[in-house]
Amino acid sequence: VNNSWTGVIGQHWVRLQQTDEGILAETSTPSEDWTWLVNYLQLEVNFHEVMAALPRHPVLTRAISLHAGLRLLRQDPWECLASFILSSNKKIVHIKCIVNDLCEQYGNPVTTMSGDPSAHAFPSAERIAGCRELDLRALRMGFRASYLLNAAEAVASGRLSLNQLSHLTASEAREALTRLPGVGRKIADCVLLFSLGFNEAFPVDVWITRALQAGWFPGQTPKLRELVAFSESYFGRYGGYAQQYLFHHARLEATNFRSELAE
DNA sequence: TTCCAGGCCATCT
DNA sequence: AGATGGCATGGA
Repeated sequence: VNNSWTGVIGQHWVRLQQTDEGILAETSTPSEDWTWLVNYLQLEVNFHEVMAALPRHPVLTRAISLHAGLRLLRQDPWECLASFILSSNKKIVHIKCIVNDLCEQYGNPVTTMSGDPSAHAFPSAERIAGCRELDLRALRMGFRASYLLNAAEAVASGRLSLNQLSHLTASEAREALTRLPGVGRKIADCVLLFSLGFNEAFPVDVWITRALQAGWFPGQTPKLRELVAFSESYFGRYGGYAQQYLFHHARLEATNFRSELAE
C-alpha cells in the first residue's frame, strides 16, 4: 500500500499508515496491549522539550524544518547491536540485505496478513550463538561474522546483559559495549541512542562528519575525535535527535545531488 | 579499474 | 597518544 510502512517489530507483523486522525496500525493477529508499538515509536516523547534543548544553528534548524515528523525509534537492544555490528564499513543498502537474509535464515516466521509476503522476526542472540562462523559468512558479512558471533555468545550466555546497560551512565554503558570486539565508539553510540534511551548519544559516522564539517567547521578538516568531542559538549542532552535530523538531511541531499547528475 | 561504504583493529612512530 | 593500512564484499 502506498504511503505506508510494513515490517516486523519484535515478534509482531505490523503495517503503519499516516492518516488525518493519526497513525493507523494494522496487525496480523489481534493485539490488546499496544505498549510494544507505543514504545517503539516513542509516542510519549515531549517534542517541545526536545526542540527547546537543542542548540540554535541555521544548519540544524533547516534540517529540522525540512524533516518535521522525523522521530527516533526505540529498537530492541540485541537487534540494534547486531545490526550495527554488521554496518561497519558497508553501504546502507547492503546492510539491509544482510539483515534481511539473517532474518530469513534464522529468525522466527511471523504471521502476516493474507496476501502479504512471508516475514521473519530478527533472530535471537541464542539462535545466532548456535551458528558457526562459516554459516554467518555465507550471508556475505565478511570479517564481521566473528564479531557478530562473539557478541551473540556474550549476550546469550548472560556475560553481557544489554537491558541492564540502560541503568548505567552513558559512558559506563558505552565502555561495556566497546569491550566487544568489532564495537567501537560509533557503534556503541548507536546502541545507546537507538535502543537504550540515551538521548544525548551522538554517533559520528561519515555522513555526520560531512554535515559537521560543512555546517560548523567550514574550510577546515577536523579530526574524527575532535568532532566527537565537539558534538558531545555542543548538542546537549537531546543531541541524538540533532544527529538524526543532520544524518537524514545529509543523506537526502546526496540523493538529490545524484538525481540531478542523472538529468 | 579504482574508490568507497552508518568502522574497527593491529601495528607502527 | 596519534597516524596508517588492512579488512570482506559489492556497487558506482
